[in-house]
Amino acid sequence: MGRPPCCEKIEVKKGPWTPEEDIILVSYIQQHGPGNWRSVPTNTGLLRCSKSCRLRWTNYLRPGIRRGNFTQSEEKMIIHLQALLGNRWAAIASYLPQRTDNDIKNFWNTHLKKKLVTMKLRNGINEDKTNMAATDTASCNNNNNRCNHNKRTTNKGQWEKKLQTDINMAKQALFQALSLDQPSSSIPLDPESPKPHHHSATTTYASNTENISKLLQNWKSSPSSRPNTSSRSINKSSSTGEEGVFDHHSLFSSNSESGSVDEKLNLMSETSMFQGESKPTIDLEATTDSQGSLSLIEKWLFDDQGLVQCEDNNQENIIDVSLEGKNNDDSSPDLF
DNA sequence: AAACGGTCCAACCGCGGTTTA
DNA sequence: ATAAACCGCGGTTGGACCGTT
Repeated sequence: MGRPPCCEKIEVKKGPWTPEEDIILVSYIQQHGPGNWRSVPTNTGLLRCSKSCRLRWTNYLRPGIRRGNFTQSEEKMIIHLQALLGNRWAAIASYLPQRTDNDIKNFWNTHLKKKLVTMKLRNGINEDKTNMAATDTASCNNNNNRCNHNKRTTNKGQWEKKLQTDINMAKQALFQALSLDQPSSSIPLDPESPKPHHHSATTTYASNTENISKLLQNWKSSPSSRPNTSSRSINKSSSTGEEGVFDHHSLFSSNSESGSVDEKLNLMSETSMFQGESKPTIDLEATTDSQGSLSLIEKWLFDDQGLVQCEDNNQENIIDVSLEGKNNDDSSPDLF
């Protein structure tokens, strides 16, 4: 019974990929398109398991990936999406098509989590000075029933209002981040742009994408490079939605000199947000129609923009929402 | 200059859902 | 119907790099 193994489970290589392996993998995918990963090791002779090949492709070799240097708007977006979706990195990544779920996850774990905690602490201290009780109640309200340290009875209407306000603020801020119309949202697409991160200077191969991206420069001109649309990985919404990525790559290819960054980004936004392939893999997805219309989450995020106006872009407020959402997400953000 | 600790991230691991023989 | 492989996801880790002492 069951499937036969795709290949003999001979010794599989682990650890960092070499340039040679990358080239083999890239050229194979150039010919056959991504997907059908089980056949990759056998057909290429790579001593890697299919999983490793897929990971290498989706997290590193795939065209259109931007690495490091998260912009303010991206940061905001991640914060809000994390608050809304929890640690569903793949779903979050689908809204940031240039970023991999792994990258976002790492960024969250190494930067944003700490940042939010410190800001929350700072915020908490300030609030304590002014109105400790109010803070307590508010944070408790957002945590809904999970607040067990405070037995004070809270007015249900009050916390519902607060919750609704917070949700709407998050929606508003997310919309702003997604619309990318803020001056600060201009993303330095130029790979030569300043990269304060120390790893930019690293000599380790794994951090050097230039050599691989050169290999991929002519990617979009190769008709055979189109992914197999009959593959189930295409039909099924995927965090790494390969098909969408190629479009993004064409937008950001080194040949694409025309058009402003913002134009490109808006295009990116449109293609990623409204292509069926790039929808987040959330449960309610099954409830969306098949016409390519907005998923419920997107409707939820973007509808009723006028309902609650975010008074300003006060980051403290935003972070407040996020952190409180974070407190909830251990038990999954069951907003849906 | 060396030791140490912190940071970062690529890659691995394990799990759950899906597919297929 | 069943079992095993496949696939994708989130959590975790190992090692390289960096800053401080």
